[in-house]
Amino acid sequence: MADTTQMLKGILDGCLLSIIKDGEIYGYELAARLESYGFTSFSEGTIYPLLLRMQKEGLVSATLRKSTAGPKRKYYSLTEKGEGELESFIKRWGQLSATVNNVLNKREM
Amino acid sequence: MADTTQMLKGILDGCLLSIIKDGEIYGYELAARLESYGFTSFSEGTIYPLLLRMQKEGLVSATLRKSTAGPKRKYYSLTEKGEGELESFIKRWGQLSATVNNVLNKREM
DNA sequence: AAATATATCTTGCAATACAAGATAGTGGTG
DNA sequence: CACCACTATCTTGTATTGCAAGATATATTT
Repeated sequence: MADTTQMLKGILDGCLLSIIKDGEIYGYELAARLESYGFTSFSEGTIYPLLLRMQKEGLVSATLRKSTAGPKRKYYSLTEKGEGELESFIKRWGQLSATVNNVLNKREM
Repeated sequence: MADTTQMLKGILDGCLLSIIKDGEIYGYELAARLESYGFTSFSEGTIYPLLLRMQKEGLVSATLRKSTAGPKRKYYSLTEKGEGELESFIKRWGQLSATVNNVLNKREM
């Protein structure tokens, strides 16, 4: 215990989906965007495998484009399935966070 | 993805600590209490190993007491270290949930 | 005796965040 | 040209943790 890393499990993918929904974006830029929302920086070992996994699951689609500086960028966008998954995530997150707050504030149901 | 199980990682222990802080309680009862806050029921394979782990880390202490019906109950209470960890968890949770909501509602910082 | 409810523990599995390292292209500096 | 820095992605291996399944033990009820 005692670090944030375990708490990210299962919520990071939902956050990525939510950002990708705003428009095509590639991994490197995504990492920066996450920080702008308050996350402390992620390593590539976290983000790239997650994106590949989501692509394999058909939640996002990817197209390669030339970069002005560096190797090709892999732009991701949301599939229909991905939108559904995002909706589902938002519900699960709302439910979970409400429940945790119930526990912390001792509000029974 | 697509289930709640991964999202519980790293927050379940904080929830247990929060409930134990309210007063001595044993595992079996804890499971029921969690449900009263809105969690869907946990298996023993989830709760007991977690309690043992927290005991080993010195976050909770345990004493055995006779039960009116069944084998001895193992009552847990919070140690000083456990109280500190609970405080730390509450901060981490507050920060994380705020950040996730930032992402979902597209509020940059 | 047998079944039921209470109560805890153990073993093994699956999912996932992350560190560390490899690879590659582009531009600038000495 | 050689070297470095920045951009950009991928791969391998590790640690943590929730959970299913099964074992064990006691008390009450049928």
